[in-house]
Amino acid sequence: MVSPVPDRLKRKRRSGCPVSISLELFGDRWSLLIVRDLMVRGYRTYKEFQKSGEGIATNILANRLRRLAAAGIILAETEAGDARRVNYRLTEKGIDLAPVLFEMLLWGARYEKTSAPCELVEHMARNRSEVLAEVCRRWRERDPTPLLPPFRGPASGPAGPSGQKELRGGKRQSRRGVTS
Amino acid sequence: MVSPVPDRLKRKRRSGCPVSISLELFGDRWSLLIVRDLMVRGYRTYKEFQKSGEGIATNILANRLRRLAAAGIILAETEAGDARRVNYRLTEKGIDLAPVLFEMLLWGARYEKTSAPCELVEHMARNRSEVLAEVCRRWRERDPTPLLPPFRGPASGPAGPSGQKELRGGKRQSRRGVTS
DNA sequence: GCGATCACTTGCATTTTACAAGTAATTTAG
DNA sequence: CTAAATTACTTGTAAAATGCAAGTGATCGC
Repeated sequence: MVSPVPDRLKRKRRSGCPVSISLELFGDRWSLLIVRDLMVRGYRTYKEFQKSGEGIATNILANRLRRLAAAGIILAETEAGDARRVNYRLTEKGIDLAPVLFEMLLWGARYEKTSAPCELVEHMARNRSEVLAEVCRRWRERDPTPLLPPFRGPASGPAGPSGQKELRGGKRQSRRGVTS
Repeated sequence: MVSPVPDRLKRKRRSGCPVSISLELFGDRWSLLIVRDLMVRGYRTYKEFQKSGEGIATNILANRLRRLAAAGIILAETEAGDARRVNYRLTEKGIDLAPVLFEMLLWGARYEKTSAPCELVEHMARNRSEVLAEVCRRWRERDPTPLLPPFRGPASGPAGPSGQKELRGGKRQSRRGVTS
């Protein structure tokens, strides 16, 4: 379990702008990746976040988990039956970041070379509300089935070769996932 | 005008995930504030960004403008008629960050104390596509009328006193703004 | 010319991040 | 029971990013 939050993490706000305040809470290169892992990959534990692909340093991970918990975006609880394990999960405030993540995914896939298959991205773009509803359902029902796999394969995108025919990364989507 | 982009700004990607790639481009506490200023406040110049309210340091501002330009999110051009002034504007790639900013605004206003009037936020939430269309129109027609004022007043929000009756900050919205 | 304006750059102290290693509290294997 | 393994971190230290104050150089208005 994480230690109590030091006061220095509660800095004075720069302004009253909602965008600015949001950025103070998760405006860095790591926080939203943890939220992503919780939201669409079904990750729950420290070790899973560490092995998530982007290579976050272990002290930074601990720091970000603390900050996200302090912001009320995630919760940490010791697993019943194994006191070594801490299970993290999103709060309602956390799951409500889904639209932000969703738009970032669409933007990145549209303008940068990524490993996300074009068809998948296009399907998500066409079915925005259904995808967001499914993300929310999984959270509500604590369904840990990954909605999206880790995108590890070779990058593709607007300037690259045309979209891949298969998902990479070894994980399959559930029947109730974005391909439904 | 900004200097050419050093190679060290083009780091190797952490992963192929679109969210991760997006975060590498604008995942910090300042970049999206500049985009916000360009998008909804009609700011164009270095000095306007500096006086934007959050107090960005001048070297950081220069660095972020360089990075955003390198990422193809903004353009810099010397003003015709006054060679001192540099006018920045969003590219199409940049204006397409509008949904990301929009969702961050809604989330921040919903869960944190901000200076954004509740009625305004609720109106924006109810008229998502119209607001985004208006943002896009202003960009396309190079209409510099601010869509939203700087939110400088005392914070209000879900846990605070009920919404303000008037906009603060001295700037008024245009007739074609979000109040239409 | 001359002061003012604008868009930066530079130097330096502080903070944050990255990387490697270590530690404490369990749980599991034998 | 003890020993090894697992999990979730912390610690130390170097590198990088940030924040702050001051300075620079190219215009521009007069």
